[in-house]
Amino acid sequence: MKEKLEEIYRRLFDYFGPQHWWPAESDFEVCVGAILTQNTSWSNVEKAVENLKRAGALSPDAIASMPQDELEKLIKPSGFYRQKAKRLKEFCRWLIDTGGLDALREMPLDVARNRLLEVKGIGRETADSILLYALEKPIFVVDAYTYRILLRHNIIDEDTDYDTMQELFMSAFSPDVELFKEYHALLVMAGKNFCKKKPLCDGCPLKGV
DNA sequence: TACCAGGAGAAAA
DNA sequence: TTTTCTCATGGT
Repeated sequence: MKEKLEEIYRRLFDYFGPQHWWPAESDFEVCVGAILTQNTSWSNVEKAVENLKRAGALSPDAIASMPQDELEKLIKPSGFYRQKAKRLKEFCRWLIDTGGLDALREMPLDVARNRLLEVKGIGRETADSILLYALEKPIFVVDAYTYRILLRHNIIDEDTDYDTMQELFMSAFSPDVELFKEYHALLVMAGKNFCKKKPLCDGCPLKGV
């Protein structure tokens, strides 16, 4: 198992090169992007984030104090805009009460994770994305691409859940923030370019794994 | 036109 | 407890 996951990483890294994720200008922007990208293409998230920047609203205080209908208009391109506006406001209020990202960063990984998961609208993938990319904590982010790629290469069966997949990676590698960042980013690249629902296995760097 | 995208929570069974 | 439904814009 360990060898297989190492082989996949090596092949993806050789093919795509380093990704240097997450694409954002600040830790807080990572959090906003993580919520907005829920079941949504990244290009739509970029439009919403750009709207927030132009409005000078890319801060916890601005989002927490903004009328919800105004926030909805700004993030509309990212889809699910009514529930995402609620989730953003909920997260920002919570973040302010908690003492900001720096306070969260001081907490042990499992404590910070459980705190995040208590916030409505923050599920496992969103929490782990924030922990890894905004707080630099060594946790592996699993997503739909991870599932699809592992399934396609017969590493898991179709009813494997999030925690099991995460544990596969976490037990195969020693905790390494940079490795976990790159690996997840590379899996997304592989998923976008090759292992879609209609897979383009032609030319896929993972062919034969 | 139908399908899909870097999920999560509530409702139903 | 597990499965199903809902949320919604924009690109292909």
